[in-house]
Amino acid sequence: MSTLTPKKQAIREREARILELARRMVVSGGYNGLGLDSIASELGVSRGTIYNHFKCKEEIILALLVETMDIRREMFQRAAMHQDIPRIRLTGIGVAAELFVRLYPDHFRMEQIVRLDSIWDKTTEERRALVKSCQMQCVGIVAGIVRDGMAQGHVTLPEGVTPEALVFGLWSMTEGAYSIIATSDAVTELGMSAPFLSIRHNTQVLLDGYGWKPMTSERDFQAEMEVLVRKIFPAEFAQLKQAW
Amino acid sequence: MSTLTPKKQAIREREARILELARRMVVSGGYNGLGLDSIASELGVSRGTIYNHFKCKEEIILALLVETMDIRREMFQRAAMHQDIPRIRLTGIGVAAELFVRLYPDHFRMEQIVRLDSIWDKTTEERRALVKSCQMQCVGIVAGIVRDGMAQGHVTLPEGVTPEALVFGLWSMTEGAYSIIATSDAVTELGMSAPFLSIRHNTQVLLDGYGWKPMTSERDFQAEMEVLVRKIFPAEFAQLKQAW
DNA sequence: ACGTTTTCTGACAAAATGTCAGAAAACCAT
DNA sequence: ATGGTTTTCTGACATTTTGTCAGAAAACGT
Repeated sequence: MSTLTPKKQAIREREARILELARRMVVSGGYNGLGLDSIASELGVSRGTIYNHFKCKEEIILALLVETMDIRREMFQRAAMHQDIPRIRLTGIGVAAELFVRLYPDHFRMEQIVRLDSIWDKTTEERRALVKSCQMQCVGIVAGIVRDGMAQGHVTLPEGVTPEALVFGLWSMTEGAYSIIATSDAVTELGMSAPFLSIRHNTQVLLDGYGWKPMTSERDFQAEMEVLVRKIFPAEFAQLKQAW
Repeated sequence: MSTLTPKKQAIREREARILELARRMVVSGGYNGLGLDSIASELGVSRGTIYNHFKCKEEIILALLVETMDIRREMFQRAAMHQDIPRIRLTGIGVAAELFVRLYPDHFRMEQIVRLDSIWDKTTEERRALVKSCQMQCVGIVAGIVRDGMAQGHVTLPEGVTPEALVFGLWSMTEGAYSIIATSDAVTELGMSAPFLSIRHNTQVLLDGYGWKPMTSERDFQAEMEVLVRKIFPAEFAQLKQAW
C-alpha cells in the first residue's frame, strides 16, 4: 500500500493540504469563509482540480468533521481504558473532553459549524455514516462506564432513568458549556469567571446528585483530575501545562 | 406616535414582513438560505428597497435574534415573578426554557445559527448591544433566584463557587441538550428516548447535587412542573397540551 | 399646483460556485 | 525511447448572489 506511483502520492498529499487550508478558513470565517478560489491559488492549482478531490464544498467540510470526531473518539477510548473505579474513569472522560476542546478549539468550532449550517443535503451518504458511527461510539463508551458503575453498586438510577439519560446529562452540560464559552464573549462579563473550573465542578455535582459513590465529600475529584491528565494524557497536558 | 403618515406606516409594516419572511428562510436554510432576491420578489419590491430597511443581510439576521431573545426574557421574567420558594421558582425558569424551545423552535434555531456564523463583524454596535443586554438580563434573573435561595438558607455554595457558576451549570445543560436534540437526529437512536423528560430530571439532579432544599426525595418536582406550566404559562401550555 | 424631500428601481460591478471540452501530463507496453 | 492510452489539470463559461447608486417615481407640504 505504501508503494503508490509518484503522481498518486502527490495527489494524496495535496488532499491533505486542501483539508488543512480549508480548516483554517472554515474556522476563521465559517462556511462562507471557505473559498475554493483561495485554496486553489494558495496551492498553485486551478479550481477545477479541487473538484477532482471533492465533489462540492460540503464534502470538504464533512471530511473535516470526520477528522475532528476521530480525534475525540480516540481520546475517549484512552480515558475509558484507564484502570480504576467507574467514577474516576468517568472523570477521565471529562478530562478528555476538556482537553479536546482546549487543545483543538478549531476542531470543536468545526463541529458547531457543521451541525448548524445546512450542508447535509449535498453530502454523500457514505461520509454521513462515518459521522454517525463516531458519535455512537463516543456515547457507547461513556454509557459503558455508567453500566459498570451500576453493576458495581456505586450508583442506582431511579425507575425509568436509563444509563443513556445520565450520559445525556453530562454530554449536554459539557457541550453547552463549551459552546457558550466559545461563542459568547460575554461569559466573563456575566460573572462567570474560570468557566472551565465551573464545568469540572458542575459535572461532579451532577454525579453527586445521582448519588454516585464515592461522592465529592469523600474524595477530591479536582485533584484527581490532575493525576488523570498527567497519567492518561501526558503529551496533551504538556501542551497547556501552565493553563490547566 | 400612532399618527404616522400613511407612507411611513406602510414602510413599518413592510419591515415586519421582511423579518417574517427572512425568519422562515433562515430557519429552513441557514444563513445562506436567506436570499434578498426572494424576499424582494415575494414582497413585490426591488432589492434596493430592502437595503433601505437594513444596511446588510447580517443586520436582518441580528434583528431577528433580538426579537427572539426578547421572547425568552419575557418568559423568564414571568417565571421569576411567581411567588413561591426559590427552588420552585427555579423550576419555573426551567419550564419557561423548555416551553420557549418547544413552542418557538425557529427562534431557538435562529440563536444557534447566529451564534456560529461569523456575521457579527458587519453588524452595528447598537444592535449588538441589544443582544448582550438581553443575555445579561436572563442570567441576572436566574442568578437572583439563586441568591434568594442562599439568603433563605436553602442552599450553601462551596467556597469559591459563585451563584453564577450554578447558573452556568443550568444554562449549559439546557442549552447543550436542546442543541443536541435540535441538530442531531440520532438522539433517539443513541438510546436517549424522551429527551425532554431527561432534561427535566437532570436539572433537578444537578440542584440535588448542590444540596438545594427541598430535594427531589422530599418533593415531586416533575408533578410541580405541570402545576407551574398551567399557572404561569396557561396560553403556552394550551398550545402543546397533549405533547407536554 | 409646484417645488422639495423621500423612496424606489433596475442596471452594474464584484465575488463565488460548479461544469466541461480540450490541453497537458503521466503511464505503460513494446 | 516512442507512441498510444488513460488520468489529471486548466481556464473560460454560465449561474447566482450581494451590495451600490444615479436617476425615476412617488409622497409631502405649502
